[in-house]
Amino acid sequence: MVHRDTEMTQTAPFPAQKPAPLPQSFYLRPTLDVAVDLLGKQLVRIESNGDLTTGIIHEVEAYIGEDDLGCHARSGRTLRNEAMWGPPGHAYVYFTYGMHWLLNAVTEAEGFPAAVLLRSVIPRNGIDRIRTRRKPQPDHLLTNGPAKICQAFAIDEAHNHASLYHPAGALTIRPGLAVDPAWIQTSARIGLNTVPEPWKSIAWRFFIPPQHLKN
DNA sequence: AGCACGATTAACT
DNA sequence: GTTAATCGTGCTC
Repeated sequence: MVHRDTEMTQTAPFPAQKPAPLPQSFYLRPTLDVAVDLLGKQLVRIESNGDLTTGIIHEVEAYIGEDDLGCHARSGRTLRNEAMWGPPGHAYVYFTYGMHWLLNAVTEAEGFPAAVLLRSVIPRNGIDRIRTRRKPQPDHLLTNGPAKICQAFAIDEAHNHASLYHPAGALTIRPGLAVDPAWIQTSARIGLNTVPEPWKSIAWRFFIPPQHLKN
C-alpha cells in the first residue's frame, strides 16, 4: 500500500516515520486525566486508498458516567450511545442536529460509560484534502469544531466502535507535540444549554490556545 | 403516532 | 447578535 501526502516536506513513507498509536492502557484511566493528556496528540486518519490526514488535538471535553446529566449516558444504554459502555480506546461516533457527526474517544473500564469529545484540531498533514472536503474558508476555521473535524477527516458512522489504538486502524491517535501544562485552560462544556447544574457549568472543557502550537 | 430538541454549523441582520 | 438547516432519538399521548 502506498501512502500519499500533500505536504511538500514529507519525504519518508507513512507510517514508518510516525510513532505508534497510544496504547489502549492510555484510555483505561480517569476520563479527566485522559482528556488533559489528549491535548497535543495527533489524530491520524488513513483512508483505504492510503490518503493521510492528521491534526494536533487542542480542545476536548469530558463526559463521565450516567450521573453526568450532560452526557448521553444519562438516559441509559441505547443503540446510539452503547459505544461509551464498550472497551476504552475505541471511537464513539454519533449523529446530531440532523446533519453532523461527532467523534469521541471512549475512556475508563468496559461497562462504565465515559468518553472524551474531540472539539478542535490544527491540521498537520493533508490540508489540501481538508480544504476540498470543507467549504472554502480561512485555514484556521477548517477544523475548529467537533463536526468540522469529522467532515474534514471523513469520519462517520463507519467509525463508531472502531479501535483508536490498532496500528493499522483507519483512525488512530498518536503522540504529537510536547505540551507545557501552563498552556492548558479550562471552561464549561459548550452547547449544554438545557442541562441542569452543576453539570452545565462544570469545567470539563480543556483547551490550548492555538498560538502555543505554532511549531 | 406525534413531537420537541440536540455535545453544531453557516449564513444572516 | 439571531436563526435555518435537517433528522434520529427519546419522551409523551
